[in-house]
Amino acid sequence: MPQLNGGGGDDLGANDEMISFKDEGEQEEKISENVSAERDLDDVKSSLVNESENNSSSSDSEQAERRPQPRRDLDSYEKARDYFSEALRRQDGGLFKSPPYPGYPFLMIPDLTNPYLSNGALSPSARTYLPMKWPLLDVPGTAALKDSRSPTPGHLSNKVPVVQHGHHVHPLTPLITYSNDHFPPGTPPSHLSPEILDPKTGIPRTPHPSELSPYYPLSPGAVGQIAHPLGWLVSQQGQPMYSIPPGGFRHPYPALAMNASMSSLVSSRFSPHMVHHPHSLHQTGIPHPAIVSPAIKQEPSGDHSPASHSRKSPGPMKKEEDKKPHIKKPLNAFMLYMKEMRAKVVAECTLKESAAINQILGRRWHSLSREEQAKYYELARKERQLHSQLYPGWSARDNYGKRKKRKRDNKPEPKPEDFSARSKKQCVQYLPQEKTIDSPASSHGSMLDSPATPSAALASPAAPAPTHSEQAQPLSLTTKPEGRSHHHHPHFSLPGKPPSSSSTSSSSSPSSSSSSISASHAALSLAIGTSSSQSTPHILSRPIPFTSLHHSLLSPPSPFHQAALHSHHLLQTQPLSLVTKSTE
DNA sequence: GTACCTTTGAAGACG
DNA sequence: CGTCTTCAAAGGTAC
Repeated sequence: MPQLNGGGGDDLGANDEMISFKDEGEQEEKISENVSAERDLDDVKSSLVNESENNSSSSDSEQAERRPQPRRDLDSYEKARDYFSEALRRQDGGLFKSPPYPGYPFLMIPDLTNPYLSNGALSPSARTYLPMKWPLLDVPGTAALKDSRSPTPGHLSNKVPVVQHGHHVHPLTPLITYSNDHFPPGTPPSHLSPEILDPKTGIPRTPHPSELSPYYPLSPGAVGQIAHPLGWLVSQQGQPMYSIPPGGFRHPYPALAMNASMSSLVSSRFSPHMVHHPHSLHQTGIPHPAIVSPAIKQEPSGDHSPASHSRKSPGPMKKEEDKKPHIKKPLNAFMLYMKEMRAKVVAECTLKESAAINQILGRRWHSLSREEQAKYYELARKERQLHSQLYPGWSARDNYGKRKKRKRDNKPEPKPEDFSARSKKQCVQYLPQEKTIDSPASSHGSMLDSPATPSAALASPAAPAPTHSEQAQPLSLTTKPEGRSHHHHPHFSLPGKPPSSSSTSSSSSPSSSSSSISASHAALSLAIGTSSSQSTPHILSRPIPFTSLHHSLLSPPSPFHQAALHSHHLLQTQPLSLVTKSTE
């Protein structure tokens, strides 16, 4: 993680970025030429579609655009999502505004799989769209506490109609359901407590987070699946971020010691049974929830990247596996963002290659406003927190060596041509549109902007200067020459968004989704009790006083801190407003 | 069938 | 303490 040390390295970071971007720059610049104004991807979408694969979507997309149908195809899903995003966007700004989200008619509900368990994946295809309203947001903080039975407006009662069909998860549900593989998609847990069933529909429903006790104390029985804030996001992907694995969820996490806030998180991610079942002890005797039986552990072959498992040897290693189930690392802010946005980008660009998509996502990430990024940082932070709670003994090191080493480090300078070239073909045209690029500033990284405090960011409404300087970035797919250099230089990784610049409403596309996230996030915050909403309203849209940041920071370790630091440095070193490729 | 590619961020490892 | 490495997701591509 980026260290606070940023001090010395700011410039370097900039350089680094600069370098890498240089390569891109050429292409990007070209692209930018074509497009001067920032457009929504959506707008461009149609063109894009036509361009490449012209999936059916071109026309469909438009039509479907605002009218998501409960279909299973990704497309429709996307549409629904967009729709949702739109709705959220309108309300954007206030995470806690608690406006009713009128319209997100259909949400896709992902399978419940434990994101952290490699095996957890269910069939990716198993997605469900359920009609529903945006749950968390409409609930005022206090309201949240109300029992489901409490009188709630009729419409509200259905707010979270969701779900608990075996594979259905509340949209808000867990971004991360730390579930195990035991939950057969089609099979609702027998022990699903009645309480969760929706009285009206009879369908198992997830207690609204708000319904959970103050922040959802993990009461056995009572705890249902609380929607994870990002849950809905994830769902889009088709891959359940946190869906219940095909085996059904049987591992409860009783042993977990959690505070109220944690419980809320946990609850959100775990299906009731999880919580309820007493015997969560692993074979090893470790009372760790994460423990997954070997069988369970096996990731469904297709579902996950082969790499992660490739390493495991089938036979002999069993014992080890038993002992050490593969617990995945918690997703960081960017990963969360990727999960959410990938589908969208794919749809827009028609690119299929993840590498290319990721490049775009990286760009977009940089273009996100602080607030937007803050949401993800905050979520990531919570995820980590939850993860640590769930898997107290887990260490990132445990996963070391599980994946094959990558060679890239050694690889000769990558030429922007290869992979990127291909990608470009498909996306280049529209890339510019995605984010119009004005300056490569983005290279500096989102971190700069990253909200000093997530909470702060959240709290702050659209913030005075949403800044979207980054928007202008070119989305070119070119690879960076130094590829992973940033890795080596943590401080470089702070892209630092120029704090400012342009402004705006958050970038078109990202914002939309992010807004939704924010909502979810807000919900999460509520659930957890984080004061994010309360946090200082005044968040720096731009210059972030370092000291201020500290005050505002919820938790010390948060990335925001770092971000703040970095930004601080950047501010001093560079002109924030117009960061172009970093110049020293 | 699997490693690679690509992104950012987090955390461990190492000097 | 600073730097470097590994892994997290994802899915087409290449071997």
